[in-house]
Amino acid sequence: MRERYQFGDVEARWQERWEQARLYQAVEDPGREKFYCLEMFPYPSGNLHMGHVRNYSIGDVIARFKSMNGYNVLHPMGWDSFGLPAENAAIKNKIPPARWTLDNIAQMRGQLKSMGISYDWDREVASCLPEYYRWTQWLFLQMYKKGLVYKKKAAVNWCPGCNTVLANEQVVDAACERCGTAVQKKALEQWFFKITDYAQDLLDSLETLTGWPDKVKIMQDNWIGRSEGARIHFALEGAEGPAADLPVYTTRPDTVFGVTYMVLAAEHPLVERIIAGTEYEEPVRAFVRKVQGMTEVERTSTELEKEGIFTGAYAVNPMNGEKAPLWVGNYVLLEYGTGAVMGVPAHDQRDFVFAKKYGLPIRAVIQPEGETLDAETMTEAYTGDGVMTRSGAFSGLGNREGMKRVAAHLEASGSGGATVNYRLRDWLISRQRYWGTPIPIVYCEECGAVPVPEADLPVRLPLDVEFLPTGESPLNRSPEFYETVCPKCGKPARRETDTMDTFACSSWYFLRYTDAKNDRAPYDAAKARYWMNVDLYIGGVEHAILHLMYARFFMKALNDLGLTDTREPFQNLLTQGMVLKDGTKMSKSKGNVVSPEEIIKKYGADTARLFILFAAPPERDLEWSDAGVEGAYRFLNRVWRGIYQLLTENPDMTKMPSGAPEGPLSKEDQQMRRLLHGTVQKVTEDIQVRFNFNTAISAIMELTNGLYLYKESPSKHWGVLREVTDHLVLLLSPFAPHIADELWEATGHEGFVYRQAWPAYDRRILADVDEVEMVVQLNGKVRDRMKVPAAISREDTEKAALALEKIRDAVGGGTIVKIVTVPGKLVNIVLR
RNA sequence: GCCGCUGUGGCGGAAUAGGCAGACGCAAUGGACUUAAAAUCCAUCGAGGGCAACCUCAUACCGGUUCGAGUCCGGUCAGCGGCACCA
Repeated sequence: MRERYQFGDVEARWQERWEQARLYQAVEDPGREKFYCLEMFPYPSGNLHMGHVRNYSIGDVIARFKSMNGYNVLHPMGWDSFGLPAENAAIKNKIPPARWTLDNIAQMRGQLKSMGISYDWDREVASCLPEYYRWTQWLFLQMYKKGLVYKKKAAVNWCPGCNTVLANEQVVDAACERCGTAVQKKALEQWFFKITDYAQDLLDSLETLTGWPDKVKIMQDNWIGRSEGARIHFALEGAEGPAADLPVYTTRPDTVFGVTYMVLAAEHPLVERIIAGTEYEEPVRAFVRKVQGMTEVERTSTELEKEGIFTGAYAVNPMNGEKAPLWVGNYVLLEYGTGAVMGVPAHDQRDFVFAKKYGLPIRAVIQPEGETLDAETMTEAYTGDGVMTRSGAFSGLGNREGMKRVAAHLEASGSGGATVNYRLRDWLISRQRYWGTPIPIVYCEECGAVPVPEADLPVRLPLDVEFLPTGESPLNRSPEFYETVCPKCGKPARRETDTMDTFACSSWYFLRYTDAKNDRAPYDAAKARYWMNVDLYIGGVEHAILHLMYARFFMKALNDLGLTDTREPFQNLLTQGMVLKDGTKMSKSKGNVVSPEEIIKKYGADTARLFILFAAPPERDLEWSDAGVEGAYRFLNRVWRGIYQLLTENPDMTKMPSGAPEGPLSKEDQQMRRLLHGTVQKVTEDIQVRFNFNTAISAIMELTNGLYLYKESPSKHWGVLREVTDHLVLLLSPFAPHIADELWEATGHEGFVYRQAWPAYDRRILADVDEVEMVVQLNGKVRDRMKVPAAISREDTEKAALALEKIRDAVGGGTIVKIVTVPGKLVNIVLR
């Protein structure tokens, strides 16, 4: 063993040995309990950043800890390697996306290997390779057959920056989440996954995800946006049959007698029909154009003044037969509910504002207790509970009860009924981009959209394509790609040139890892059954909605297809915080990026990992500190030096039996062993129960400090020292695996630390205390401390406390009201 | 607007079931070793008062419950995150 810790040599040597021994290769073994530890696979941008280092360090602690605790661990890594940056790089640098991506993967794989994470590299996947995306296409086809994929013309989010449509989830503040360009609405034919079929399921099973942070579940809950209400079919005056049907959705069916007007969304298909050939035609069209001319931001802003225009038509209220004027308004969304709302100014603030502006009548039909609303004097809508009035047979009912009765009445009369509505929209998956999984569909003049037969998969992306700066997908200009024949009738046909949203690729990769090399199926059912579910999934909270909900949807759909055994992919979820520098996220533009590569070069991977795990608990944001890294480095050196000094002092130490000697132990021996076993307990629980790696590491630091003290003690015992150093190395190994293996070998052991059993602690040693220090309080304030025998009775404790000089003085002539004693901890004397 | 989270030394953070506030680390200061430096080791390190033993105050703020509150309850303020003209 060298005197100084030379991390460079140590880390390189052990990484090589691990690889040669195939130490981290996972093999199915039904006789052993498995543990599937997964970190979100990265996009291969070219360089690892500190967020990655944090993510994978956290995962590696768990994977190593579980392995040492006897689990058969699966810990894979791969690449989410389709996506726009590859195309942008191709346009900018004239490098084909495939080469750019594969070069980046090679580079990042090297960086990742220098971190010494316990990955089974045999299971590596890259979603951009045909061996992988073939199965993404296959799954698409299974879902297509099941009716979970469909195409429709819809007003979709179009990003002019990326030249593609976006999913709802990818629009943030009416801008593209990727490039920040303001999103436009365009009516286009697009492919959708029918995630709304699973809205209730996705919502209900959130409750079963007990290992997920509440925060994430609440965000998904909000996103799904379930609301209960009623559908009410108004009738268009002067129309017959289905043409007269004007359904609205409302959460307040109890206010239906307060309807004084109706509003349609600007894009509502009814608008054109009712104005055609009337005097309203021109002004209404002008209004609609004005609304459509606004950007998404303007249109959806709550600041936008509510405006509308009368269409000349009327709708009949099915509850009372009243006529209500039909308007078009800028505050009604086509995509939510039915795209039409009933206007109840007295009990909805938006309607109130609208009615005031256009002089529409206001009719109060819910009266709050002890008050009487008067339409003339109201200054805002009353949205609370109350008693129904002017509501025909329903007058006098409490409005909560009224909601149910009105819904029941609508149901009975065939003009509506109770219904549930969701904000969740179907998942738009087609992208007008090149670097993605081709959608396996062929368009035939005769047969329409025909799925590509499974035997013809994969539909390969052509690699010899040319990129134009317009950003237009080269697939549209590649006849050798799109020219094909119809699988059904054999006539010439055209391939779909849209590709899939990359979130489709990442919605099932965790299944592929269970059988990554399978070329006959996406995965073997038995293997997936053995490894699934993912026991712990670790990644950034920014995926709380998008990726995590899509993956849940896939799992449920695949389960309904008979392809999986469970309906949820991730048993436990750990959302890690960001890595900050100077209080903000590291970014090139701010110039505050710390490169993992440089840190590893300067201090080694163990130091980088240790610092990042020590600086904050995983869920919290972490402030990068160069001085803190130095501290972590010093600590590893301190461990090294301590063990080196012991081995120098007594080279035979490596042959000593570990543990306490026979016979009575010195006070120092006992203290050392209690500290050791207490540390084992704390570190074990911190990792296993709480994921508090920072406190686990601080406990190991305290143990090291204790070791330094003990090794200077004249009565030190080499068996105890051996026990301490062995356990210290094992406890440290999930955090700093290279130095741990080196020290393990140096202290005379064979085999990898990874294969050792996690140290156990002995409760008897922890309990073997003959004297404890107790706090003595007066009225809850600490006044003194005392040492008492551990086995002391309550009475004797109180006697001892009262006998203390300070306490005697303080009690003086006062009256003791009572004494509260917590055995082994404190005595509180209550005086008055 | 709705929903949620977080406020503790100079800094990162600890206090795991209501029981010693500030573990561990960083920074800082003083000292030892050294010709010197680095490394290492020792000591001090929330604020105020006192020669001292010690005392008072202190976990964003105000109040409550309790023998005892960083922790529980009610309110206020600040910061962060999600959703948002969702009928």
